[in-house]
Formats: sequence, structure tokens, C-alpha cells
Amino acid sequence: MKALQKEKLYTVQEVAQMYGITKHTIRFYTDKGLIPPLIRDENNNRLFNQECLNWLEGCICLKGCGMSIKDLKHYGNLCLKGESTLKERYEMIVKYRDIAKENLLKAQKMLDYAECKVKHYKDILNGRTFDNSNPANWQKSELECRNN
Amino acid sequence: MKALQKEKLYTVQEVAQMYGITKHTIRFYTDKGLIPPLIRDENNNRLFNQECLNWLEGCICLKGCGMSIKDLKHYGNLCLKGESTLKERYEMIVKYRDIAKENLLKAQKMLDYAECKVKHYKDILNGRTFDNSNPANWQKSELECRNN
DNA sequence: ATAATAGATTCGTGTTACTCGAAGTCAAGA
DNA sequence: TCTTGACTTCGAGTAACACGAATCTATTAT
Repeated sequence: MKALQKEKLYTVQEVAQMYGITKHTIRFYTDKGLIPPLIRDENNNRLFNQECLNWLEGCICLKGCGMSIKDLKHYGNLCLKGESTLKERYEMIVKYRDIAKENLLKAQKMLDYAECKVKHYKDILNGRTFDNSNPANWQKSELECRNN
Repeated sequence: MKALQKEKLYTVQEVAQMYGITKHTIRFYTDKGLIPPLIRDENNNRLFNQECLNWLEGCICLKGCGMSIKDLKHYGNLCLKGESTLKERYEMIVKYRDIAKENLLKAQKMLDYAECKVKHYKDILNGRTFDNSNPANWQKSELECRNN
């Protein structure tokens, strides 16, 4: 049976490496109550089983969509409450889906901007010259491609 | 001549509306020295001409790539110093272009995650049922699509 | 002419989400 | 036994704003 199989437990350090976040952040999240099924060993050390990792992964993703710690906590509480909170959870997720959509568009614009600048600097460094004695041109050479 | 044309000057309020940021943020940026050509009127009010708007727009974009206020300030100083700093500026921009690239990938992943969850909730709300008396299933129903 | 309103200013505190470091505890290896 | 290393708690620091009170000024209404 499942209960008889000892499932692997992960330390804070291991979890930090697995998800590319710091130990401090993990401590911070657990202290905020974002990982309800968190386990403590006899020396009070934090231990994560697969369920804990699932919660953490959910938190990381929703946070990546722009959700605050406070809302993550609220969402977690709703999950624990079960079926009766389905609608509210759905509405939260839809909201952050929309935010994630905007974030994606913005990220694309920012990348476009940065690539435009890189190209511009390459042009300059490859010999295309400006009248650098005129400060107006420094600014111009910095920003002329910003509207692309 | 250009010097004789009175160029339009914008107040903090106008600039805030134009760029969708708060007046507080604009004050914060100007106080940090991110807009070197900032103009003050006889009552000490902040006024932006086109050059100021260019600087601000540059700041907003680079910040969107992940650049900190400190680095924005440094980059601005390099711009003011002129040609001799081209290489360093280029390297900064390349660095943040790479970060912007990662940000875009991450934003896409987060959106995928959120859309998966939305779909999942729709399934549930449309009648697909789980054994909700078992808490393990609440968690499962929350997270089962996270790896897509 | 005075008064109220609207918008600007400075300055100082509050908030979020970490981030760091000190000080202490504990198990395991030389 | 002693040291190393990884864990703990707790408290303070940081970045990038966000907010509000107090004040000043220009314009409009009475």
C-alpha cells in the first residue's frame, strides 16, 4: 500500500536547488503558511514530501503570473476548504491568466526594445559615427530606435 | 530655428497619464536623478520636455527588462559621458537583452500554466467531478495539470 | 478683495517580498 | 573530542515604490 512506502523527503537545501530559489525564500514561504502540509522532523527541520513540492510549484507559478503572497495564501486556504470555493478560485485564476497575458505582451515589447538597442550599438561600434561633440546626439543615438 | 519654437512642456500629472505610471513614481525617478534634463518652473514644479520624455521612456523600457534603479542611474551617467563609454553601455544592454529573453520564456510558461488551470476549472465547473470528500483530490485537482 | 479649490511641493512613514547575517542547535566524520 | 556543515530562529536591511500630512501657489467664484 501507499502508506507503507516511505516517500522521499527533501530538505530546504534540496528544494532550493530543485526550483532555483534561495533557502531564505523557502523559509519565508513556509513561515507565511503557503505550504500547509509542511513536515518538521524531530529537530524542527523543514521537510518536503511530494505534496509539499506540489504546493510550492503551484505557488511559484501563480507568483510568476503576478499573484501576491497574500493572494497565494488566500487561494491556498480556498483549496483546503474544498468544493464550495471552486467558483472563487476559478475567478482568481481567470484574473491572473489575464494578467499573465499582459505580462507576456509586455515581455515581448521589452525584448524588442532591447534587441533594437543591441543592434543600434553594434552599428555604432562597427564604425557608423555620430557627431559626439553634440550632447543632443548622445541622447538621440541612445533612443532613436525606441519606437520600433 | 528650433531654439525659437517653444516646445510643449508636460506636468507630472500629464506625464503620469501618458505612460500609465503614478505621480509618486515620477517624483521618485526624478529624485533619483534618472531624468537629468528635468526642468523646474519658477514655483519649483517639475516639467518635462521631449528630451525628458525620451529619458523616461528609456528608463521604463530598461526597467521592464529587469534593470534596477541603480543600474539605470549608472547607464544614464554613461550616456552623459559620451562616446568613451560605448563599450560598457553595449555590454549592459546585451546583459539585459538576455534577461529580457529569459523573462519572455518565463512569461510564456506562466501563461501556459494559468490557461491550463482555467481549462481545468472549466472542466470541473461543467460537471466533471472528483471525490471531493478526499482532501488529497482537492490538491490533485488543483495541480494535476501543472506540468503541461 | 477674500475665500475656496485644485494641483503642486517636500518630507517622512508604511508595504511587499525578499535578503542577509548573527547566534544557537545538532548529527556526523577525522 | 572537536570541528565542520547544515539546519534553526530572529531581527535588521533593502528596493521600489505607495501614501498621507502639511504647505505653498495660481486660478476661479462670491
